[in-house]
Amino acid sequence: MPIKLDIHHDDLDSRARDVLREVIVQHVATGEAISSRSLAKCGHFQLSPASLRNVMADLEDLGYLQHPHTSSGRVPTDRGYRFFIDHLMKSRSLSQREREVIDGEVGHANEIDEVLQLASRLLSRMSDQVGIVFMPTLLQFTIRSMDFVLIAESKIMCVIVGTNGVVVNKIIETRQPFSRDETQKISRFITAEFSGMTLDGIRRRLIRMTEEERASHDAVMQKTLSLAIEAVDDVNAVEHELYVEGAASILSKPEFTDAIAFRRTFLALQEKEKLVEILNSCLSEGGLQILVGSESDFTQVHNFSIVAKSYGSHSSPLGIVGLIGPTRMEYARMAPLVDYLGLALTRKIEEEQEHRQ
Amino acid sequence: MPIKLDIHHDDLDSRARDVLREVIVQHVATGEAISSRSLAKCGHFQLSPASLRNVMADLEDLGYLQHPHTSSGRVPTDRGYRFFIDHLMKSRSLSQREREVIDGEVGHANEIDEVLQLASRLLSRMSDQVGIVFMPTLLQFTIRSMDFVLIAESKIMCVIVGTNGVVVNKIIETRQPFSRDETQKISRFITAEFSGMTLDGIRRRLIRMTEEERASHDAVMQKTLSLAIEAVDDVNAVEHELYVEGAASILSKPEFTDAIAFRRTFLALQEKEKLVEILNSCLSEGGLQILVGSESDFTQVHNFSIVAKSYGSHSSPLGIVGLIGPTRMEYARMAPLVDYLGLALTRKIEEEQEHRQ
DNA sequence: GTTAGCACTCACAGATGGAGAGTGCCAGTC
DNA sequence: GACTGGCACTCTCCATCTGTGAGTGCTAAC
Repeated sequence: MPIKLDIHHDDLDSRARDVLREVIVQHVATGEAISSRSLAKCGHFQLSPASLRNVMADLEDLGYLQHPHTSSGRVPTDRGYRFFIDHLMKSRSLSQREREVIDGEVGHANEIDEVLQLASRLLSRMSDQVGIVFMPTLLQFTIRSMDFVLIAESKIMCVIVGTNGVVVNKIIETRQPFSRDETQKISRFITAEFSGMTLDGIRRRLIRMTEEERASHDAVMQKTLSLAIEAVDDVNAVEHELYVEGAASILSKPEFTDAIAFRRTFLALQEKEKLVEILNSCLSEGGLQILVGSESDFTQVHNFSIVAKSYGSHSSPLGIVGLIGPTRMEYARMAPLVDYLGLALTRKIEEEQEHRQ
Repeated sequence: MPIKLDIHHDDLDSRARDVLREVIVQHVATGEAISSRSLAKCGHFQLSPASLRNVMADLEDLGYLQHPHTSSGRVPTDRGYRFFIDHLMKSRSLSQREREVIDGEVGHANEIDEVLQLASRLLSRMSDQVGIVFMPTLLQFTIRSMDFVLIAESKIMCVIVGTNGVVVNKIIETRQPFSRDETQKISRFITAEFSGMTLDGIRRRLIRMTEEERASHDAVMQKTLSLAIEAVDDVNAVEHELYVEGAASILSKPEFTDAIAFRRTFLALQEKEKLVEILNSCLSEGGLQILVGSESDFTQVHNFSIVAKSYGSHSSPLGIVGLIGPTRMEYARMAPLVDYLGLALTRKIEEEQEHRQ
């Protein structure tokens, strides 16, 4: 029996589509395999179970459904979900209430870290899935100011404010001692000199200046430059920020009552590098993306989907917001949720930016 | 059959003690209920299983052991563990290697947040339990400096350095706009004026000064004072910091392969208020403390123990470091581990302090 | 094209039954 | 009097069996 895997979706007539949609909707709602009989009973079809069985058998041949075992109902495959998401899903847009909650929470926070952490929590709570928010490294980041605060004689906190409102701070250990007067002067000088440039650009320019300065024996300037270089390097060394919240929520999903499955999933979520890799690849795509099951090679765990959206300006997105949950999730609700949260974050960041001009 | 529950531990003769100790040691090692036969086989006793059964039956009457069911070996009760910890345990001190690891990691970190987070991770890793580090609010905290960094016109980051090396920073939204020159001047003024005082004291003095100043119409001074008050209030509003790391490690404990038990435990760990409450009560005690099972009323989950120790100066401890794991844990190893980590943190903080003088 | 009917398959839940591990107790030994 | 061997008893655990219910696939009739 040759299975036609290269079949185009046009081959699905409207009845087959309706059946596929209904199977997915029911399966998402109940978690059970769907039988011909329960389809017939739902009322959408004026057909007997037997006829529906035929349609379902066709859908199975096409790879959209599958049989856990001979005498069991059908369950969607990843391919089935994919088709559903691309062609059948009717996104249920957010309620006024939900929007207000998101706007309120996002508007409320201050520092960028806070916003991101809050967003991931919010997402996890509203979706009852695992919420993730990701912000990659900061090399392309243009700065508005760079201040140095004396913590101890040779320990200085560097506070960098980006033109996009991001605030990063990092404590650095210096070789030479500094006084409060010095750090304040350096703050003014560096901010005046480098504001508007990217960290990358600043770094290059600093190195050039250091070389030029070497001859001059201007001790103050040399001290200033070496401090600034240290600061930029240290900030760059800060890895991406990744917030993963609500791992506990997958506990309540029936597919993970099995302790071993759960354990594996949980550990996979800990393994942040992989996650970062996947999210990074989403970053370049832009827009709302849904990765179903095995489409993302999320380690070891194949029955997971990722719904993700980039936030920040269109041209250069700042990061990714999204959620991870079992393949069997309510995409129609998750998609608009993630989408809206992405927009809210973008808006928040733009506001900050204007506020600063 | 009257059960004597008010029996003093002196009533345990040396043989009974040996048996109790061996039961606990074996049970901790294997997780199984311990039979008379396996005790006899271990070689510590020149007794037959039958005799050991008699001893064990006595220990059961006294409430130190219990029977899961008629035909099963014995398992220690909380009371049994308590007795073990207080009178029988031979702490196994840390190896040179372990000390080095702790000293290295703790010495390496910079900011206090970093140190604490790191400590909780380290603890979790070394103990294979859940590591917790807790730092309560900062009211009694004497400061060394207080700096203000301009983030945007009416948004300022306040960086407070404590005499104990703790660095806290907080972004505040101000009513009036500030310039970088202003914030730098204010930093110098406030630091000069208030260094060495507690946040609480600073707050009171600021309020007094504001009242005195009201008449003078000194706009600059009024602006300065109101900014400082806002900063102090905001920093105070920062809740306790609580780091909980390694929740995944309880996954590997055999007592939690059961999904429901695991779920309950996991959720209990999320419930941070309760944890904070327990830790706060440990704080006042000082020294190394072990709470066995139901001794701490850790929500819903009774088969958990907490090993905790305060760190920071003797007179006014800064916080609590500790671990949470199943009652059936290797107390003899956990106790010195937590103890040493507490010492290391204390030492680190004292170093910082000296470094600043 | 649709449907009713029937044989077939498979998972699931409950019942059964034997093996193994332990205990408690009693009677005998040193 | 303390210790031990022996034995009956209990309880868990595991594997096996069986019946039931849900579901399918196929075929023949409408």
